[in-house]
Amino acid sequence: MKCRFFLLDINEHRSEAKPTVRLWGLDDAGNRVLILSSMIMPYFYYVPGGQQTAESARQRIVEAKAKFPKILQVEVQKGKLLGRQCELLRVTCSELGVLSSYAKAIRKMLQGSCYEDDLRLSVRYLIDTELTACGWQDFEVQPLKSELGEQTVDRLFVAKSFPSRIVDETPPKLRVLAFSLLTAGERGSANPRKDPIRAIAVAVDGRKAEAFVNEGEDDSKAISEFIAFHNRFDPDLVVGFESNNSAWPYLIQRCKLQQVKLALGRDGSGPHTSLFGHVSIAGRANLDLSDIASGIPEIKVKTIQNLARHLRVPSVDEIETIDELERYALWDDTSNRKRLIENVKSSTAALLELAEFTVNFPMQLSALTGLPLDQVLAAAVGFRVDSYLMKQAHMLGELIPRRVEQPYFTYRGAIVLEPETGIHEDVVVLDFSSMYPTLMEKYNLSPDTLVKAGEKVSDDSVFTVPEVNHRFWKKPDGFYRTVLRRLLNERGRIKGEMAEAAEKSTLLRVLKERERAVKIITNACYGYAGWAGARWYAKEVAESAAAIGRDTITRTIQKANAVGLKVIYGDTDSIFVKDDRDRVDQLVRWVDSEFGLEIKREREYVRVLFTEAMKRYAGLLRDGSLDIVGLEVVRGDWSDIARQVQEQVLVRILRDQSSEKAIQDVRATIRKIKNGEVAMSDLTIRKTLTKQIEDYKVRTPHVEVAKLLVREGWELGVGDKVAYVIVRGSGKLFQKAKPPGGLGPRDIDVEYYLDNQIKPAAMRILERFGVSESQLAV
DNA sequence: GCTCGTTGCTTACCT
DNA sequence: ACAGGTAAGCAACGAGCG
Repeated sequence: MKCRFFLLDINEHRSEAKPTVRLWGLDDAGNRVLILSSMIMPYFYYVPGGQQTAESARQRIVEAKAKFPKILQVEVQKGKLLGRQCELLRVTCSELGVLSSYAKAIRKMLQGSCYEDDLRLSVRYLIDTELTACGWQDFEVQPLKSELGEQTVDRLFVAKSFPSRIVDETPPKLRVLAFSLLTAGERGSANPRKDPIRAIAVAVDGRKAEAFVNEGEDDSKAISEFIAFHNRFDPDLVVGFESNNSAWPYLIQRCKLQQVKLALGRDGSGPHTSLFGHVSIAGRANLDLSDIASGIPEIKVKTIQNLARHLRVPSVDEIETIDELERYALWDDTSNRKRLIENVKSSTAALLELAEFTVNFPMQLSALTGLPLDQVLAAAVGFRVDSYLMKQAHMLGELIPRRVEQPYFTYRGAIVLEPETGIHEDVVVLDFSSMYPTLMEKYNLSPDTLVKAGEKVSDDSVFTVPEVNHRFWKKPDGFYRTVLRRLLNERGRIKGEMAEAAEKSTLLRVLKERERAVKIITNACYGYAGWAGARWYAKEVAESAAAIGRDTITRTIQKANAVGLKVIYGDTDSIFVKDDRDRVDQLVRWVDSEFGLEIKREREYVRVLFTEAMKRYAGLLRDGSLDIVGLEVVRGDWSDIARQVQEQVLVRILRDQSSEKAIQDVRATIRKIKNGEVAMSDLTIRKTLTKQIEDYKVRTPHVEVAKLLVREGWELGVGDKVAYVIVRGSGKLFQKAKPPGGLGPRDIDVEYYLDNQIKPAAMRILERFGVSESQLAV
């Protein structure tokens, strides 16, 4: 029989007779389905080295079969290794575990090299069958009587065919469960070894959020209630915030201690830490929405509230932010417990709402890259590209190289122009569309088309990159060219479909996220090529793209000047010119005919201000809004009060064109600070720990405060933001930095905030208008 | 032992 | 743990001074 199937999760199982892939998902009737497939056996490739032929290598392996009892088959095949045709052996084994050891042994015995022995069976299956994660496909299946015991699916099948893809982008209705833990430790961070879970909040569609509360020392009842609720609801998606590094490890540890079986998987297994440091639950997708927030640079402090605010999910606005440092005190005071519990319930309800808003993007990214939903959100950009390229390589008959430790080389990057400082009216930004991927595609920049240095080739068969002199074959199409062409076409295709789709339709929402996913992968290919961790690392490719980019922008600037356009600034793939429609049009046409590239009018500034620095400017757009780039306003490591004051100044300067009003505003703020009328939250400065505390060579405010917090029992690690204020006193700045908790505006160092926050932020702008610092005195 | 200019560590931004 | 280019603050260092 046939099963139309949407894939949610995939894993492999070793205990069964044959290596088996488990495909978890839904059918088109909304049943939860598990399909077992043993149709692909583990295998790897061997490419003979030296004089050896594939056939002679095959014989030697077969002769040595005593050493390789788990080999099922050795076949001679043709394949491609970085574009070069070669003969190779496909070595199929009966067990997963032997792949790398056999590959190693064969390499030792015969020289040559092995490929794809590093792929897990689930990855193997996804790649070979072109299965779409988070997408629909048809399977020929046979029903199976349940032999799995605890699994909780509605339908259990054995696959009788490979999947055949259905073009349907709309996901099925999924059951989503949001959860959060409430924990509190008497001193510092809650410690799962001694501090019980105080409450577990859950939220699912169609009911009010609830919490399983534990007021004593034994949280096993609350945990069991949570497990029962979870399994009764049987979610497809489990969402949390910071759950991968906080809630899940805590819960797992508590369960170990309390000897509660945390059987949340659809096969009865517990959550476990997986590939990208995320937590995986068999048969479901566990999503940590803080990963969504991390992908949005405008959100400086990654919280549920800030994510909601950014996405304009209004109901979340009323949720109180409770500082972790105050939590125990609130819990300890029983009159406040209810407030805490209500708080965690409402944030959990908010999480559920946010999941609705945000899940389409990771789903599309999953469908595109082939990484299962839970992995794709946790995986860094480089691994997403890696996964996408692996799928593409297989379709093109290319062997997939292994990730190797290799020396890393930097190279010269893009050009940034010194801006014409001051105010300019009527400025338009001209951007090259997808410059780097377009150049890579156009000039066939790819590891497999790179001509070895010193190799003699005819000049017209290759393209020679200006300045760096790398050469690339004009023919045939390289791997990156093929892949980028597909991506660029796909994006065009989606845009076409979007134009057809009904406004506010589900389809349009899905297409929008699909387009975003394609764009992200496309634009990451350049950086990926220059990343030493990439399977298809080729410094020359990235270096060449950058060099051609420099050449292109430089010549465009020359042409702009030649046609009488005044160039005010430029960075990498953009130039800012004083607007002149006809001349801009002329330049656009020239870029098209000279380079075959598209340059487009993008932002139009009524008025734009450049400070003396590159990458820092602010402009007034036609709709009256400000576009602020690089300045303190958009930096997360300045106090809010300094950012606010600078934004006010920019509004006064750009919109009202009045430095006098700006001065008045700054003075008003200075007065407020002096009077202690500015809230601590506006004075707080935050910086990220980018390494282990012990590894710092210099004493800085945020590291000193981090050390202090660690001494108090707080757990702080890489990636955490440290909040501090500067208090009155003597000595170095790092000696005056303190955690804001328990301090008031009277404790702060007013001089510091005026001299090192307010005035520099304001003067950065005002000094361009002849205002001196003394004019800010009150 | 102090001041002052320089160097280098550090973070966060831009494209 | 996609790239390089850039600004900016502050600690650390070392030279020069007395």
